[in-house]
Amino acid sequence: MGRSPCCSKEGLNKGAWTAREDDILRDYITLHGEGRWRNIPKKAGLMRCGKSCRLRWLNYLRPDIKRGNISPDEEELIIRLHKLLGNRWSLIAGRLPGRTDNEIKNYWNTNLVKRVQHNQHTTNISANSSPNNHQRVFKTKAINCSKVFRNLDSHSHHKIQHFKTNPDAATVVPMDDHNNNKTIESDHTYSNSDNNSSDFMVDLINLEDFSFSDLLTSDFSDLSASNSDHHHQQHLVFTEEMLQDNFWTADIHDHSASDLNSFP
DNA sequence: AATTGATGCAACCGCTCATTA
DNA sequence: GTAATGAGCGGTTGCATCAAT
Repeated sequence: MGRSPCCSKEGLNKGAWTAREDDILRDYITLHGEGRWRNIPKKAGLMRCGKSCRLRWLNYLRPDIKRGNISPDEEELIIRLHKLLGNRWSLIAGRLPGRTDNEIKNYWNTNLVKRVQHNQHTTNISANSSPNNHQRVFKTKAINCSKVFRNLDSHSHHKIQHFKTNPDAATVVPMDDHNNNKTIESDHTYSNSDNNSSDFMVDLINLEDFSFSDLLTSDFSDLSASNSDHHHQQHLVFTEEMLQDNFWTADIHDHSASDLNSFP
């Protein structure tokens, strides 16, 4: 089933927004609120696509947006969250008040990816010598199958188990094959190059001890509160211990679930 | 001063999911 | 149950700016 375009693109402005367009959009949304993006251009008198209006508002015009000057602490948090969540920028942005997914994505691609790749290289060297059994977490591109866990017990031929996050229970559950209560498994042979693929988010996490959704559902409201209490002072959602290099890369066994629950 | 290449970022595009009729 | 629509997400593109030559 195809989709009709979100709007007729004929005669629409494209490219950078002008200050006047910003004013019109800001005034309209201030007056009428967000939503109904498709109708906004017509009602506000903008020669823009509704999608474009939404993007402009969310990434630039929203009053609560912080722009630029990403602090070292925020940087650290982005790196940690990316390790956990992969390229799910909106989720990551949701943990950084005032930051947008687009900004974080750009910041990652321009500033952090090189550094992380370098660090990952050095980490891989030490990780390869570790005899511990872990399940590695892969971010796949599939939507309904948000995670694939690779059992590292076996050697050259692995069973891939597909999981999805359960929005109700605070757990990650096996993804059933259309309610047949059968966990989907697929065979896949890994080559060494898989370890180097940037398409996968690989992390050393034992799922028995770790709940993603605790992290994902945390609204970090205390963070916002503390920000307003202390002008321009960053209060972040992790402890000094969590900021240590080896906290997240170390065996999760070393950190009980209560450690993660200690997120403010 | 002019040119070229690299970089950063705003914006666009195409896709999927959720909702509604 | 199905199709249409609205909204959101992540990848990619293209332009503006800056640095190096």
